[in-house]
Amino acid sequence: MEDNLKKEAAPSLKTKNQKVDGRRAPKTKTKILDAAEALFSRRGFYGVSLRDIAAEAGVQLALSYYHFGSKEDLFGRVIERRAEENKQGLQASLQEALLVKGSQDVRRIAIIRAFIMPTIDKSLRFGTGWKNYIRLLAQIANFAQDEDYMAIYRKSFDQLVAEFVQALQDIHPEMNEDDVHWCFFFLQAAITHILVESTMLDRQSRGRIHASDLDLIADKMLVFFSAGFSGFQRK
Amino acid sequence: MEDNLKKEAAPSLKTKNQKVDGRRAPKTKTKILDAAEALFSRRGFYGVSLRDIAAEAGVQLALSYYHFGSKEDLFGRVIERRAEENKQGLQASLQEALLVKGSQDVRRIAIIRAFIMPTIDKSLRFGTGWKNYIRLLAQIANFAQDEDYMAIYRKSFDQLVAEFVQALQDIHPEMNEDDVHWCFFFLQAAITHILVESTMLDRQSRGRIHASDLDLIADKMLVFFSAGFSGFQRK
DNA sequence: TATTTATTTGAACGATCGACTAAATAATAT
DNA sequence: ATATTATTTAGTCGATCGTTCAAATAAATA
Repeated sequence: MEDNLKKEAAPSLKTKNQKVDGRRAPKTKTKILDAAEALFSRRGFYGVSLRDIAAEAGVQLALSYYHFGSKEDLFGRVIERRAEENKQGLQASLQEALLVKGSQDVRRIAIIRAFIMPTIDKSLRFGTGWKNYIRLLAQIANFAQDEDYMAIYRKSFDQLVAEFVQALQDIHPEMNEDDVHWCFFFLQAAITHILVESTMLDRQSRGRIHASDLDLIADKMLVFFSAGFSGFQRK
Repeated sequence: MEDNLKKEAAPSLKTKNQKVDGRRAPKTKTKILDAAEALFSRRGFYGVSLRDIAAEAGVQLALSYYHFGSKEDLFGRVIERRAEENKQGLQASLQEALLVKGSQDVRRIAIIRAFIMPTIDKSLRFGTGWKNYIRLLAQIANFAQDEDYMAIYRKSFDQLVAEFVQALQDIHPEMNEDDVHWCFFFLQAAITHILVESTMLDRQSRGRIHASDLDLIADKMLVFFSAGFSGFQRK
């Protein structure tokens, strides 16, 4: 389906798998990861068999074991694959937002935007692979609180959240520190939920609103969640 | 674990299972439903086997088949069991909120409270059964968008949402109708996510905030989401 | 080229899954 | 009491699960 992020962290001068027209056929590892990502994001860890994944990827069952080991290992690798790029994208976005000058409102909106836009962008504009990945992250946020690879991922993500919370705290010295946490928590909850369940709004508004238009979602979220923060200001 | 909602919709004058001390041992059906509810809410449909459920319930495996048929049927029954009471609780709560007089702010907060409090109450104060049920609902909101019993549940729930949206619309005639939908959507997303992931905030705030205190969550949510609505007012 | 290494194939393994049944037992009705 | 129905028991069925391996093939190295 999709293809490489970094042309594979591998032995430096391979000419393996080179096609004459310059297009390189997806490697087996990538095919398996893409298939696993797509299926796990829709049906969860237990709802997908390695045979499903192999079939979706169009490869032999045993190749999953050869390249990744156990099913849990494969799941972990799916998470890992895009984790660093995702995190760095959010951090870069935050740094950019910190440069914004203006009123408290303007700077707050910049930071909120910096938090939600990279995720929405990836889900909307970086291809099906990223779309599946974002949905997978959102879905497993609810699940698997005990798994160890999730513990690693969460630790890294929690640190990222701390940076955003700190940025908001800096803008709002008048706000109770706990309240900043609450506000960001609500923002996180909403964005997480929205990315897995974008059809809900379509249905509930009887088709008048199309939540698949994530750009519109972003606009509305900025208005709503920025205003939400201001609910705590006058305290 | 838990026990009956309605003393069982059954043949009217049974003395079956009556204990001398007046306490009635949980019936097999209830034990299976409770166990299924608890396990499904934690690990999802595919992550739980009928043998897990039977073991957790302390009954024979075949009893699940005898009382409920297939695994999917059992899952549907778990959803069904508390659905009507849950819905009616929310509707009653809304009716009560509609009686509140006062400013636009006061009435808006009353309706938002009417939406979140019954769910929080059940999760917090109605015992582990309800707590598991609420988490199950929140979890499968992300999942199983195609399953047929979910279609039924969703249709019923969507109608409930429509009633709340209408109530908010009535209070806010100056607001764009779509924007009311957006606001409520964000509220829904947050409450759904919060109910499955109440440990997140604990971790991210490094223990200073205890999200298990759902009453405090409710307070903060009212402030935040009511203010969120007001972000759209001046349009 | 010959040799070594990397990958793929095809098939199995034991375990566990959901589903089902016949017989035993308990509860209720006559 | 007897007959009838409801429930429970203990086990089996074929299918599918994750995992593994020896052999075949492709690729890289010498």
